[in-house]
Amino acid sequence: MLMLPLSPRESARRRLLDALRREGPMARVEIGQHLGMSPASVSELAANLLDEGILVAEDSPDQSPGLLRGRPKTRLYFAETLGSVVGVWTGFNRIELRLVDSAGRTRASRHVERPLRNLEAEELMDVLARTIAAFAEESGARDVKAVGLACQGYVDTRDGIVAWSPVLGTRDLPLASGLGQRLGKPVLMENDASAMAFAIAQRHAGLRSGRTACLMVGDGVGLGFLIQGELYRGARFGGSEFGHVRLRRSGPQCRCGGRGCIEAYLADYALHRDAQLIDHRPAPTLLLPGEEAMGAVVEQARAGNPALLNLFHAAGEVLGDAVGILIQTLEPDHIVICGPGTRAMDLLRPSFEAALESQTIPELRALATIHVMESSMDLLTEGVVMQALRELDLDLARLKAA
Amino acid sequence: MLMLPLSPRESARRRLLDALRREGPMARVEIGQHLGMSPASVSELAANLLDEGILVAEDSPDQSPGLLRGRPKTRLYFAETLGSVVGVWTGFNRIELRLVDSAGRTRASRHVERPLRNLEAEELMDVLARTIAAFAEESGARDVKAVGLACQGYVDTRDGIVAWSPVLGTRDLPLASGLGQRLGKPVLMENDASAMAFAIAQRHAGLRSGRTACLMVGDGVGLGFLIQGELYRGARFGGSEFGHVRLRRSGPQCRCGGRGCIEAYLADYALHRDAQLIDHRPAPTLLLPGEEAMGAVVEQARAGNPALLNLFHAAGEVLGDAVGILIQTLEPDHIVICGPGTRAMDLLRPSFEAALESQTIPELRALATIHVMESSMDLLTEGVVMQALRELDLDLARLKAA
DNA sequence: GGCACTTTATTCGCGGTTTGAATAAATCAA
DNA sequence: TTGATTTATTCAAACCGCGAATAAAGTGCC
Repeated sequence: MLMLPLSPRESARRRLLDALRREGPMARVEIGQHLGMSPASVSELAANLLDEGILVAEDSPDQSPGLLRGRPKTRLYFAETLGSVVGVWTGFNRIELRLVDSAGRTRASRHVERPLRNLEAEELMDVLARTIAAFAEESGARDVKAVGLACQGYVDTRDGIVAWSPVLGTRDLPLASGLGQRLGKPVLMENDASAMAFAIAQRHAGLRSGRTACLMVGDGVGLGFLIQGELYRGARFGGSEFGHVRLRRSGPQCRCGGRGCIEAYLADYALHRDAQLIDHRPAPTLLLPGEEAMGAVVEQARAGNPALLNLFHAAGEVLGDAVGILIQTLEPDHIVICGPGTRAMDLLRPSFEAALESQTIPELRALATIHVMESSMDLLTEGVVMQALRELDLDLARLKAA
Repeated sequence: MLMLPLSPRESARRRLLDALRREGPMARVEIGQHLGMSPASVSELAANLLDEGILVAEDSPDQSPGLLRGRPKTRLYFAETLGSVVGVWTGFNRIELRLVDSAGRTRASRHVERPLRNLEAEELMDVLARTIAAFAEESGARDVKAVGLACQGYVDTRDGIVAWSPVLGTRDLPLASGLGQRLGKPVLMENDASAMAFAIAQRHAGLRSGRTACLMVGDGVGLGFLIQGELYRGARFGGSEFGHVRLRRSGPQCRCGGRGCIEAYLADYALHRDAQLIDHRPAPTLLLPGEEAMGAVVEQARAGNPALLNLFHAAGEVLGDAVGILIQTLEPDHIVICGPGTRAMDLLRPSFEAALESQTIPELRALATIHVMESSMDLLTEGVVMQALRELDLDLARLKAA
């Protein structure tokens, strides 16, 4: 992914197209009010986008039920002919797929159960490429322009390299170029928590101003950090795998090889593993438990099983510590706790709040509003697809310019 | 402190003045090369600044010893008539003061030994105001335009309020307005670690690109975070008191009231206190040990005292964990460890490196280069004074515009 | 001194961008 | 048909940075 700084024009253009994807077709006035731009500027930008065939103007004006005085609005929408983008998330034993058109509307989505762990690099990329191609085929996608891929781990978004991922066996895998060659299309990569953060912020206007830290708890624990609605990019990777911050020196085993990582308490695999151990069952491998298995653990705990309650108590404490660290380091305006892990928020909350209180002063804690969202995992593909669409927009603009 | 976004012009102007303060008088060509601006733009900007009386052009051209072909450069420098700024740092029992002219050159500096802890809010502000006024007086400052004040703790830079500081007895102290009234001048506030980070980045060009996390270890442990050379601003406070991140649930007592904070291992007061306890001396209060006392502790450890070595070992481990958290959360390009605490870096290093290695994967660790700098505390006043000067520049520009 | 040469600084005009104000367009209501 | 009303476009002005041409200010050599 190219990462040049955007010219003023490009950034205005991006804001316009973002708004149109989020809100659906809008008239020029509405866009202007929405973005705080003068009608003249919107008109100018829109004229370009219409010229380029990216947008189309409504021919039959809107018949909205309000009062109908004045010249009617002509709404602008995305051209249908611009092709589509596939968004992919590679989980542990599951691949999520989504096909969207250039307007950002989902045309098809599905998931495939397929364990990816322990595959050789080449085989992995073959499987992924075949799965993506088959999905596009069966969804009747005419013209797939790009693929966006979100995955856990340390993802170098610029070069499309996965430095390490719990899902993959190998290190430093050039996944974007490997898939790109196989599919004949550009592949853009993103850390999965970053993709989730972006998708959530697209849906909640309030999270697009100031600083938003999005903590995704599920298969693992990831962090996506947004400043003014844009993903914070570190030196090389996007959202770091915050889950591998070690909070307890001699805590439980983590799948990264370390001990006492945030993940090793909070992630599904960790909770499930420790629950099994309580029942004196053989410790399972690190493969991910399904939603049913996790639901069963949560239900037993809610029923009052004291050993399980302890487990969630410890996990809540770790979550509180983690949020405390985020608050003290980033001072965000918003903290979003999301992902499947929120299913047990009721069990986590008491120790979560106690831990958070005990490590931050009230003034600091009051800074950030904490949102708990049961965001489903298919938001992930939405986030990465949105990012891919924006890159395509930019490419188109630069193509025209040259 | 007003925090409006800068117009393109204002930002160019700021870059020019920054460069001139850092590098001293420069000719227009040199400024252009330095900042990557066209000669035309520099000429235009310079003309404005000369008009406004902020800069002055050299009348007798430079006689540098190189080859003297071509039209000689006329260097630009700051007008002497623009007044000065006082920078202040309030430590535990020490006040650092610095008087600089508008060119950023230090005209006078001194420090006053004066315990500030346990003073009532009004008395504290009286003492500070008197100290500052006396310093300005005795330094022969003609025209002090503003005061920049750095202090430990949670400092709201926008409103000039100290939410909490280990130095102060009270909470939510409106220090900027209180001092401002007493002195009749605007007072700008900054967290001390932020001020240090800014000062260090002004001196090291490499730290001004990308992301730089500056960890200051001394009286306490603070964090200043820079993105492209500009201080990262959180929701309300500048650099957070990162030292109060709790790393060990049942660790030693911290002066914030908690336990196991980073500070409670690494700060001078903590190391000194624990060293005293080893010698079975009564546990001292939390007042800060002087440099001699700390030097003695370090010397004893270097001489091989095993209990003291353990102390530094534990502190190094905490430092490693802290840097690990920074790397995994912010993914900075540079990490600077600075402040008086670096005096014992040789003792900290083995456990520091081991802890860092054990909690980050190599790819991630390789991202950030770690610099250890024995930055003296009087850089603090330099940092806050620089920030104050920039605000004054901006005010002047906006005054002219209106 | 005068002329060539070299380097620095300024000026000028252009292209790109945003905006307020004026204008045009499209519709409804009476 | 006319007027009212709202939407969209056009136009002139301002701004910003820049390349190119030009002016300025010296040195060095004859």
